[in-house]
Amino acid sequence: MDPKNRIWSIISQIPKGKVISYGAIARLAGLPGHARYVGYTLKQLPPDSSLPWHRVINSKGSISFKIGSEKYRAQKTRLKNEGVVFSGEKISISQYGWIQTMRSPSS
DNA sequence: GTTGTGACTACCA
DNA sequence: ATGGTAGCCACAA
Repeated sequence: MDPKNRIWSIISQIPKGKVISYGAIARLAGLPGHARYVGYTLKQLPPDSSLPWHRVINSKGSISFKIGSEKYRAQKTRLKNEGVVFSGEKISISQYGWIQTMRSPSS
């Protein structure tokens, strides 16, 4: 199976109302270190795709688009529609289903 | 082959 | 906490 399909498959399995990071997807797809490839793959998605691409965010817990851009707002709106809670521009940690990639939350 | 770019991450000051 | 920097890797010109 193509890496692309694995990526799409994983994204399609993200539970509603949860989010995951690019790096985590890459790892789950068996492609550690290919976070950017995940982003590149999503970029090629047709706008009418049923894939929940909006549940994919970066390791900082925020949307990777430029703040205020059309895409940024579109993604944020979709997430909010699913009940994802935002703390400013970032997403609450409680929304992270499978994420294990983050820096130590300690301190 | 080389260069530039990006829906990324991890360090370090 | 925040910003800069350096790895990272696939892809397009």
